[in-house]
Amino acid sequence: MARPRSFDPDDVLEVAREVFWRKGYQAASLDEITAASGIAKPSLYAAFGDKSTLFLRVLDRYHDGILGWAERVLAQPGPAREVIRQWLTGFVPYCSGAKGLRGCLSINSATDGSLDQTKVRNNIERYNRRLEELLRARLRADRAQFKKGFDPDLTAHTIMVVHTGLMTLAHQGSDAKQVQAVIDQVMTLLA
Amino acid sequence: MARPRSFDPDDVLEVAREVFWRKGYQAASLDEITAASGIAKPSLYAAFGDKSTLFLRVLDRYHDGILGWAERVLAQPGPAREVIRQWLTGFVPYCSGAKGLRGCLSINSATDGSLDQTKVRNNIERYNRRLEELLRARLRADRAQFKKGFDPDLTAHTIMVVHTGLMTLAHQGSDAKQVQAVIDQVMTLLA
DNA sequence: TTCATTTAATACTATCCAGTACAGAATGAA
DNA sequence: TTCATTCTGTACTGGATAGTATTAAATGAA
Repeated sequence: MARPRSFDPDDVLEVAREVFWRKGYQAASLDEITAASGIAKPSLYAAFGDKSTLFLRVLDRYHDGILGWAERVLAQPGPAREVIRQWLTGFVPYCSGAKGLRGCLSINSATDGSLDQTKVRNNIERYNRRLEELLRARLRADRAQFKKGFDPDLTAHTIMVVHTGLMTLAHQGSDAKQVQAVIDQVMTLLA
Repeated sequence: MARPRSFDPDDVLEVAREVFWRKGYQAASLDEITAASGIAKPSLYAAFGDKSTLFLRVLDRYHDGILGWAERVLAQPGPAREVIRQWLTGFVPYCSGAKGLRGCLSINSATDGSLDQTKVRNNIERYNRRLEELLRARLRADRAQFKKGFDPDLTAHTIMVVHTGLMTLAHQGSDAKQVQAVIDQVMTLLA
């Protein structure tokens, strides 16, 4: 009963994610996003609202993707150390070499001073909390496998710190083997 | 023989650093910097050139400050582990609580996609290289104190990763005690 | 076919901001 | 005092860009 949409919103969100990721929130222009996605600005506004709302949608999708994958990997059977090593190792292609240069969309947004907006900050904080919670739960579950005095909560946080550091330093172009070596060294803390 | 400058360039660089740090390169407007420093735009341009040149000056000063302090701390006598722990601990006030919310100017700039400019990237890379080199040299010097198989180069890099992670996560407001606990746990790798 | 409704495309507005032209003020030298 | 020189302040220009008004097009229902 009305004119149908001529584009797939998911496609546009994917294009938008690439532009936001590459340029950052500020420097990403809506003109660039509309040009790359092939739709016109009024369509973009009708479908997603203004720039910051669009960005929140993109960021949500990004977070959901990573969290979903983390849940799957960390739910696998086996020693916590090996499962977590596998999870961290999965990031190596994304935090080394040419592909790593763009870093992590979430971290890039968190360090962007222009994004003081409460919604973005809350979004990122919740994402980090959830990720850390997954690690903590896995470490607690396997507590018996570790030395006396092992602190699963602290260790989960340390892993988050290392993960964040790796994704941040990726901007300057990291070597995959070195990244893997750091992961392996940190995994020795899980003993 | 000519009209003298009515402002101290160092004061202006300090004001500019605050604005760049708080807002990010893009979002920091020269109008804000001139307003906060009390000088007019033509004076700013005459003294420092355009926005990106000014930013490079600010970034250089920032890096020099941190490197100078790292050199002093790491040159102290004593076991490498304790000296490095002291160095990392020195960052705690800057990566926790309200003061930590702004993160690290260098990291914030590195994750800003709009700053693909070669000069900024080179600047940051050199800073990171120098910092890591200081750690590596100290660990190599104390090599004898560590277990067989200890890898000073890898460990220096791991410490850089942890340092970067802590300064990045500071944006979401970290607890000083937890930061200290992470540092202490990571220092157990130096054995 | 006709109409109500939603989408699409063009073109516009308003705003913000980096960078500058220009005129006036402050200094030391002659 | 006079002049050359450098700095300062106001006010401007040009360009980029977020967001929108308006008109045309596409659809299903009556």
